[in-house]
Amino acid sequence: MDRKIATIQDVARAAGVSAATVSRTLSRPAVVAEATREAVLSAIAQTGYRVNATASNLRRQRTGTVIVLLPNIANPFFSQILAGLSSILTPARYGMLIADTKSGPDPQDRLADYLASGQADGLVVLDGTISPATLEMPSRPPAVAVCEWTQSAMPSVRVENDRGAALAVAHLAELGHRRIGHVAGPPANVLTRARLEGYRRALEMHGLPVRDDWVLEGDFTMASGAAAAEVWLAMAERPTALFLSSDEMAVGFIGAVQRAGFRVPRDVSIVGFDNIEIAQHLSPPLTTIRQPRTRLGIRAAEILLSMIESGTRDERSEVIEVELILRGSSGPPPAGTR
Amino acid sequence: MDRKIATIQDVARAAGVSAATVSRTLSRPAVVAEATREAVLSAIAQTGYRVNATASNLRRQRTGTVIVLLPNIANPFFSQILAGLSSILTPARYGMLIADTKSGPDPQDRLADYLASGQADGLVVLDGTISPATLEMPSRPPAVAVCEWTQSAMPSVRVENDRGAALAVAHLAELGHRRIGHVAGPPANVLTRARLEGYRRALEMHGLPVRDDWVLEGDFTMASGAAAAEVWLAMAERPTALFLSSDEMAVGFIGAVQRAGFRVPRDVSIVGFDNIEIAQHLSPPLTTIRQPRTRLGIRAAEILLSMIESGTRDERSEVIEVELILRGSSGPPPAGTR
DNA sequence: CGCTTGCCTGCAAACGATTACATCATCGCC
DNA sequence: GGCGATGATGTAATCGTTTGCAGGCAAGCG
Repeated sequence: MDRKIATIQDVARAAGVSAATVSRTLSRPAVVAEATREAVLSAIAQTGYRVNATASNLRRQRTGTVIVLLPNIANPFFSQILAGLSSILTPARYGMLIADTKSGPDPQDRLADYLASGQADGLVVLDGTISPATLEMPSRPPAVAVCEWTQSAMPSVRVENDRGAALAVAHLAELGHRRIGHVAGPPANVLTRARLEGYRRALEMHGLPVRDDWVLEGDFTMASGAAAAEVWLAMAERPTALFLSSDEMAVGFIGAVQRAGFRVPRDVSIVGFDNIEIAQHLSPPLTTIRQPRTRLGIRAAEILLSMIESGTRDERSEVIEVELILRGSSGPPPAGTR
Repeated sequence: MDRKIATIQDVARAAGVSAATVSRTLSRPAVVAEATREAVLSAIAQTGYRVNATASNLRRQRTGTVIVLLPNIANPFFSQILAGLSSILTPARYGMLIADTKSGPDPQDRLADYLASGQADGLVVLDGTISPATLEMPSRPPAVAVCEWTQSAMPSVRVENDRGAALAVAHLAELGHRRIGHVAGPPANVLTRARLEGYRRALEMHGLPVRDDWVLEGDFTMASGAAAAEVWLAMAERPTALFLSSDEMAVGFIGAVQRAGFRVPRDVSIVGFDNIEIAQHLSPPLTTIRQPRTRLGIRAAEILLSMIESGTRDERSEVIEVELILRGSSGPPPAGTR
């Protein structure tokens, strides 16, 4: 009988027990007698039975699915977090439903749909721009945010963005730079604000000039890094070093200034943020702030799972450490600029 | 009553009709009387009813979910395809269940689980190394592969890998190169074979030497590209140009030879494959073969959907065109090497 | 020997939707 | 006026599991 999938009834019949006993054998083996258990297990093996998750979920009022909200799947930054999430959720037999908040019609509505219809046991929010109101549904499942999130009381996992920025600035200051610029992320993003703040405070702490015209606006993409390079090239008084809020922007920036005939770090020092894989393969390799994205995903998944399984709303948030990775894109400032 | 989610029964009661009528109003509005329909719709709005997908799926013997098998979520190459898939599947109200075939215990078994328990209405295979046997389950749902796939009769969407390789070689040959090497992908991967074959045939067609020691083995990663560079650097008689089977490997290769003091394309010309975003931001920008990854995902999703909805096994495969993108990493060979 | 106590197991009722079939009213037509 | 056709709605079975409850049986105890 290869045609149809065996049901719990088929197994029960084969083992000469009731469906209830089969179910118990699977969920709480301890309560069924040894002999029965063996009979059931062999019947399962023989019939090739697999529990039908849909039926099980319906009965148990759960879904076995976690929704992951992100603004853009194609961004490698998020995919690393996804990998971390997956490494925890998959073994725990939870599926991940990826919801691209930017694609498709009416994403807000679709989201509400998912949440309200109990489509998911949990929610991971990677999109820093989702309106918190959307998430305040009466019957929202446990959720965890992977970014700072001030408005909502949702537990979160995040990195020390301000400290990362401070590390970058401190490193450049120690090298002797006194004119340190910054390329920020999109203004609406919470990460942007934290890193910008960290940058500003670190400059002050080192007694360095804080100049608004040395803070350029980007959007984390390579293209915006390249655009920032054009602005830098056109400046009358250029910073001798730049801290960029993402490695991707740093890649774009470095490529653009190199093509314009400048050398890194001889003419300008660069520090990125993220430590994406390519950072070490660039020439020069990129000095950056390591952000353990896989770990972010892992911790988020762990927190979410514990909330789901315990049924409690754990409000504990977690901050993950960052670290300066010293490579070749930062060096002493050009002579005569001190 | 914000506590619990309204069921179809609640709606029926509120509208003064039976549950069946509510269901019909939603699925086949034409068959219910105008007045009834309005009453039902207003009751739905009033109760905030959302159909419970789990129950619906159980009854209709479907899942509303498509499984996507991939070897590594964190790879930006795949995430672009995912974005394409998502842009079609999400509006069609199918969820994507991402299954990382490399993570977690016993991936093969987990996969079999998913398929056998009818967890999914469809399957997208992005992993070129999955054993076809695994996919030949008696009750496998419609599936589509996004790569060449010779063993199985599964429909597929793929790019002209051999032609891409030929384009790369032709370009280098036209520039005057006569010693053209190749860095291949992992041997088990079908893409590897197609590109390697295309490379070899193109060399022959141009009357150029085909030397096995000029074919290096990689695995598509930047690290393996850097490793290939070490091998190249140590060669007694070096190729003056290389075609690499992925842009990531090209990035690793270029970085490594640049750090060793070589210049691209002055000392060696490089052509990659994929046209990932970073290609244009490198210095020099990377000449490569464009592979429309988003479109691959879109077409795969469209084919899969049509198979699911029509219930037929559409065996049609589709080949998507590639294109040579001319940038700065390729140029004439060093003097005296012709 | 009778009664309590545990241990297993089966019965049957959910879970929430869909849909084949039955029912009933209405209408048109001869 | 009777009869079939048509259209709208309700009834109830069904999808495959899980689980509260109860029953049966054996052992232990007084």
